[in-house]
Amino acid sequence: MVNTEYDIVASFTREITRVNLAFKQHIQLKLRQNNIDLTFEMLSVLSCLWEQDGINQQEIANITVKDKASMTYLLDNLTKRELVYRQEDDTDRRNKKVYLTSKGKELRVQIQPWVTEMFGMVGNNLPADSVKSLTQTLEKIRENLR
Amino acid sequence: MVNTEYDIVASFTREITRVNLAFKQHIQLKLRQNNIDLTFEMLSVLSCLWEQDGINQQEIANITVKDKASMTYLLDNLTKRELVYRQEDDTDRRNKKVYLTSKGKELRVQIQPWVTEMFGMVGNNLPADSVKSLTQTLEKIRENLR
DNA sequence: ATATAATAGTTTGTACCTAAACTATTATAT
DNA sequence: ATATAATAGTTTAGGTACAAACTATTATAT
Repeated sequence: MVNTEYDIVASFTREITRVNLAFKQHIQLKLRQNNIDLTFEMLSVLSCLWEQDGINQQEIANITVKDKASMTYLLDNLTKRELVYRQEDDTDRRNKKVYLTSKGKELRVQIQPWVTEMFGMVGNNLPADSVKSLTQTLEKIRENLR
Repeated sequence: MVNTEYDIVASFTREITRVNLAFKQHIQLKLRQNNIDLTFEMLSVLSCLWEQDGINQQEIANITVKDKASMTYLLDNLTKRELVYRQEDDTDRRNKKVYLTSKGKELRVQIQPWVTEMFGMVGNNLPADSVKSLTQTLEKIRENLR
């Protein structure tokens, strides 16, 4: 069987997609099992705010690797669920800062352990630091693509 | 600055998403610049057929890491563009085999070089075999998540 | 000072994702 | 043989992605 560079990279792109999907499905299963009406994407915005409450929409978009149009939509959905609210920035009225409601803060207690658990599973049976070096290699690859 | 396991894995998940996005954007730019009315996802189905014409929808879904409902949608779109057609399998009428039209075959000449070029960029300035071992590590991580 | 550029966010249109319920067909068990 | 399970594909509904055009606001250049 021939194993050309083309095939190697093709498998690589597929495997990236699969790992991405695995994270998503793992979390969505937890959410479904606990009857929590949230998607993976909404959760990634919430996680972001659990770390830094009150940042603006563009900052959330950068951190969560989404574009600002999606952010408008996602925040509308989170607002409907009364988990966040927007507030215009007085010092720069282009910005809208996003804050967690008390309901949004409370969810952290229930959900973050699942994320922590999932993240903990990642490094099993792998050499120490291998996730870190993996990430660095991925960064280089992304550089190569520009 | 603290660098907990949580943070390390969080960066990892983000970097995966970014690399995925980089592939997508690279290709979509090429398509746009050449006025080709195709999305990244449609192209991944086409690529699959360029390798193996006449496989069924579920097989395409497995290879392209999509689910069968998306496949129905994508193939409808490709059929509208007259690039593929479906044909019921006589030996098992549950299956629909998918074939390239001549137009779908011709596109390969124009598009595949762009993919090959992009795939070639991936390994730049990286040790030989590092993409391969990267893929293997990703496979292990995916195993860990089940 | 004022034209121009840059930035944040929204809207729109097209496309994609995915769980769940569904139809049709084939495989398996007893 | 026949009930049951498994499989392939479609449909539906709610949600997401993203380019392009848009408004509002702030920054920059001359």
